[in-house]
Amino acid sequence: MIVRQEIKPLLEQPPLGEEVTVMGWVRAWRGNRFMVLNDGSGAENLQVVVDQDKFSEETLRQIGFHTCVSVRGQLTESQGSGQSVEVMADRLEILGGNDLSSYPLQPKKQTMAFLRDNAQFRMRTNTFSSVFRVRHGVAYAVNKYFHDRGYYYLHTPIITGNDAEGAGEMFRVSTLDPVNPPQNEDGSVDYDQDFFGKATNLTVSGQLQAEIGALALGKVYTFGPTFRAENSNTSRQAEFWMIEPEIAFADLDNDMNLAEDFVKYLINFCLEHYQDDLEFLDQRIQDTEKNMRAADRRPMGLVDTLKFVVANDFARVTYTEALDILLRSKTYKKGKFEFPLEWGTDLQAEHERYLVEKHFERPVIVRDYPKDIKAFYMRQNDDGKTVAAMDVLFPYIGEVIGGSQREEREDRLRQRMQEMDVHTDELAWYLQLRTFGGCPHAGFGLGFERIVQFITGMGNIRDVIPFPRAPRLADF
RNA sequence: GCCUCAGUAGCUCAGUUGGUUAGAGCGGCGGACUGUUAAUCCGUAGGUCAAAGGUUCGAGCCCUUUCUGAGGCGCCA
Repeated sequence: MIVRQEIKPLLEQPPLGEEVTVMGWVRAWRGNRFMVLNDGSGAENLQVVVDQDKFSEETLRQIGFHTCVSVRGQLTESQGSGQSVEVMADRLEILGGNDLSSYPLQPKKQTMAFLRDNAQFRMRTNTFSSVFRVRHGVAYAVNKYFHDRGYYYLHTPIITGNDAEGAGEMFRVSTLDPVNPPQNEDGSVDYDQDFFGKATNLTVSGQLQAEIGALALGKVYTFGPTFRAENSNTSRQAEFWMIEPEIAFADLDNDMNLAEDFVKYLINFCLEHYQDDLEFLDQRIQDTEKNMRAADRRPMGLVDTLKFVVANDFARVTYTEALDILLRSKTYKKGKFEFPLEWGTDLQAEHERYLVEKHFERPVIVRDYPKDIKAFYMRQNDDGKTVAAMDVLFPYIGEVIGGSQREEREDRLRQRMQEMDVHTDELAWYLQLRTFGGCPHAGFGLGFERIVQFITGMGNIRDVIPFPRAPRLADF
C-alpha cells in the first residue's frame, strides 16, 4: 500500500520536525537544489530542498518540469522567504520521468487555445487545476444545498423521445444503419424499427420529467448533462450540465427567491472553501488586464465581485419596467443600441448588459415576459399578454438562470400548446399532471458551466469544461 | 450561421513602401552553480513563414480559396 501525505493539509497544519512522505509533480526545479511540488490537493505548492550529495546523478538528472516524484524527509521551517515550510529530502524516487525534449508544456504563460489543444496536460497548470477544483466545489455545493433543504435529486433521462420545448437542435440517437435505414412508403425513415420503436434524441432539458417528480415528492432537482446540436461559434456548447429544481406549491416569487438564495449559496461556498484558488484566479485576471485599456478592465477584482454579489439583493423588475428603463436611457436616446426596443421582442445581450452593468450595477431578475417569446408551459398572467417567467442576468456572462411558474390549469395549457403547435398527444402524460391532482408549481434551469465561469472569472466557457464538446471538437 | 481580426522555431512574439542568408525571449540539448522564488550565467541546435493556387524579375509581406484560432453577434442555459 502506498502511504503519503497530501500537500494542502500539510501546509495548513505543518507538523514541523516530523518525517513526511509527499508525492506530486515538479512545478519548478531551481539551482539544482529547490524543487517546487504540487499534488493537486490545493493551489499552494510545497518546496523540497534537495542535497545533491545524497542522491545519484542519475536520479538528479531526471528531475524536471512536471516530472512525477516521491519524496521523504523532515518538514522544517524554510530559510527562504517565498514559503513558510519546506521538506529536506532524505529519500527521492522518480515515479514518472518526463521527456522534456518533446513535452508540450512549459513553465511560463501559454495561451488558453494552446492548452485546450493539450487537454491531457492542462490540468497540471495552476490555472486549470484551480478552475477544476472550483468546478468540483460548485457541483458539491449544488447537491449539498438541495439535500440540506429537503429536495430530492431526480435523475431524468439522457435519451428521450420528446423535445422538451423546442429548445434547440437535437442529437439523434439511433441504432439504425446510417447508410440504408429502413424506410416508410413515402421514403421517410421508419423509426418503428429503431431500438426504441420511435425517433429518440439526447435530452435538451430534464424539466418536464422533473415536474413529474415535483408533483409527487414536493421538491426535486435534476443535475445532469444536456445536449444541443446548434452550430455555434462562441459560448454555446454541444454538451453542458444543467441544474433544474422544480418545486410544488410555489409561484414565481418563490421561484425567484430560490434562484437568488441558491446562486448566492454556491458563490459563498466557493469563497469559503476555495479561497486560495479564487485568489490565484483573481491575481491571474489582474495580470492579464494589466496591458488593457482601463475601460476594458473589470471594475472590481474577482473575489470582490463575488463578495459584492452575495452581499447585495438582486434587482427585480418586470419586462415592461426593464423596457421603460432602456427607452429612457442615454444609450437609447443617442441611438447607441444596435437592436430595436419594442414591447414584445426579446431583450438583446446589449440591453441585458446595460441593465446589469450600467443601470443597476448588480445581478438583475427580469420577470413577466411577453408570452409569445416564451415556452408553452409557462403560466399565463391575468393581463393576457405576459407569462410568469423570469431570467437572472449576471455581469460578464449574461443570462445564468431561466425559470418560470408552470401553467397548472389544464385548459389554459392545452390552448397554449395548440396555439404554439406543440403536439398534445406526445405530451399527454404532461397534461395528465394537471388533470389528476395538479397544483401551482415552478422551477428554473441554471447553466452549470456559466456559474462556474462567473465564479472563476474565466473568459471562455470552454476553459471551465474538462473536455468541451462543440462543433468540430470531440477529442478525448 | 454572420461580422471583424489573426496564423512566422516546441511556446510567446518581432519582421520597414515587396528586395540578398528569417530575428528575439522562453523552452530543449551540453556545461557552470548548495538558499533559489518565472533562479542565474556560458554555449548550441531548431523554420516548406497554416495549406493550395495566383500576381511579380523577385512574396513572410499583395490577391483568391480552404483550414484553424481569438473576439463580437445571433440563439440560448
